[in-house]
Amino acid sequence: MSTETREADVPVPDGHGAIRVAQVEIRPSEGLALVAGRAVSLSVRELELLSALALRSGHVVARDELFSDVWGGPLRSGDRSIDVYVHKVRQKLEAASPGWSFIHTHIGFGYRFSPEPMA
Amino acid sequence: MSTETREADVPVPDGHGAIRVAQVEIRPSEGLALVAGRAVSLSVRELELLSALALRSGHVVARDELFSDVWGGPLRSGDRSIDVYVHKVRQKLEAASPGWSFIHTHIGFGYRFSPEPMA
DNA sequence: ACACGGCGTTCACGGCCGGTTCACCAGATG
DNA sequence: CATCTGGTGAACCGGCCGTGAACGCCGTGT
Repeated sequence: MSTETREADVPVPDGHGAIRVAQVEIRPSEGLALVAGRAVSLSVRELELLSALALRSGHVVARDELFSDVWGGPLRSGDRSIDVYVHKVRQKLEAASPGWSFIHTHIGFGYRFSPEPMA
Repeated sequence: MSTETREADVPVPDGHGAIRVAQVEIRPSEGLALVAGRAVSLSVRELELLSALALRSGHVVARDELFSDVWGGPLRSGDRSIDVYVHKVRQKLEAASPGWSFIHTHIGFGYRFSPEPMA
């Protein structure tokens, strides 16, 4: 079985429930993420958000889909929680791996996780 | 190219029951730990706690798991023994190696042992 | 027997963190 | 230009944890 790479990066389940994409490793069961070898401490929500995005690495995840994945309910209009948390996670990831961007905005659609060097 | 995970430090059993992680060496049989060459004397509980954490260096150990490892029973709600002992061990380790932090808190999860320079 | 000191536990107070919401701004849209 | 969507800093509150101190237990020395 050759896990060939047709997408730039594909999430890799490693048998311990961890998610690996490029230089990012996420261990949901431990509340821990590793970026470029550095431990990034994330809160529960932050980690759930990152996991939801990373599991669909390379694909755009709609805002309402993302919300129901992480918060477990329908997205009420006016709720900005997603924006705030995307911002928090971006900050921490980019702090751990300067010069790289991880979460990309697709206006009107949602967000896409994909580690890329900054423009 | 082996995509191995770069774990900062891995505990090393050395055949004498001692545990080594980076600049820390733990000798359970002697009730003694060496940090950056300095001897740190620890009580029985303190040493068991440190060992339990160091054996899983780099991984987050859940509070209840930690408690059952060291105290040998289920963690009763309201019991703060863990917090107190983490504090004691932190004090001693950081006193022996200023500018370094060893035990990291992951709120809602537990603690992670990993020698890192202070932020 | 008594005093002392180390150890483990428990208590109480306060600080800091995490989750939510609000307010304001910038860029995109039409 | 008028409007909408998302970026970002900050206030607010409740809960988790850090931390100093008191308490009781037990072994030791006098």
